[in-house]
Amino acid sequence: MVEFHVDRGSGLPAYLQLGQQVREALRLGWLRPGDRLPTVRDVVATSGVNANTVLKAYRELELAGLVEARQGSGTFVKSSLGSATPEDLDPLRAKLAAWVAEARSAGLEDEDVYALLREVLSGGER
Amino acid sequence: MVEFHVDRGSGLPAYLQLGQQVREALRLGWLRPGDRLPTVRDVVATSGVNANTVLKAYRELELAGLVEARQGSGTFVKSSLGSATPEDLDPLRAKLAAWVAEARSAGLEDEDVYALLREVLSGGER
DNA sequence: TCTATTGTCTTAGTTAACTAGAACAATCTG
DNA sequence: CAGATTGTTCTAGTTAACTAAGACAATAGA
Repeated sequence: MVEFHVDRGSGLPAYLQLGQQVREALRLGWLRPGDRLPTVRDVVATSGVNANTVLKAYRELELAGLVEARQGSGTFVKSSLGSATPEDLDPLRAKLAAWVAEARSAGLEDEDVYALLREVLSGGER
Repeated sequence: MVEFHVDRGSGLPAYLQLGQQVREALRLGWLRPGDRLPTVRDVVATSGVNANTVLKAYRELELAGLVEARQGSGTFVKSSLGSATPEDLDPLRAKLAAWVAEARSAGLEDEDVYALLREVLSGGER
């Protein structure tokens, strides 16, 4: 079961935060096809956002073909995201963890790490 | 000189995008103390956002102590961000680029890479 | 001093995000 | 079947983000 946590005042709309967290869970394999998402009322109770906001997030995921809502029973993962298998992912995660450890010992903060990755991924363009 | 590019419809407010881009440029050393930011009117002309929105972004950066606005001459970088020196940064960037190349050849998309980094940085917690 | 440049402020209005509370509809479970 | 659970819809309202256009104020440079 996925746990949502909505950061009020981060500037990012709540329904986008919810959608991102589902997509991220799909990419990392935490959610797989057939899994059930928390009910709308669950999310309302745990995250404090309104039911309409949760519904908006779920509806966008449904429009993207990622989940399927079944009235009376819940919202279920329909399709996966990300092209990597866990077998590919695990060694890459280990290598990345080693690099992160090195970066941190060089004094880099998390934000520095993110900035560096964005730079590398975008090909160093400005 | 930094070039801003505001993505309308990304959900993230424009003034936050501007602020993030300045902070990122500071972390990567693209902006250094003494450098001048684009003028408010420049940003208006190139990015299409309103002057008040640019002003809001610059004012937040000023409140954070990162820049200093001088009426009549411009807005200047006051302080730097990030604790790493370029000498530390360069080898780390090279290693990260190698890892990214490996990840991509394993079929990972950019979003997969971001998700993996977030997971590693947060310590694997759920 | 004069002029252009730059940051700043004011006022007014629009739009999207979000809240609030209630009700309805389909499904599952006992 | 009966009751609980779940997704869904509705109406109304609030708030923050953003737009628009103009004017003012301080500084730099000729």
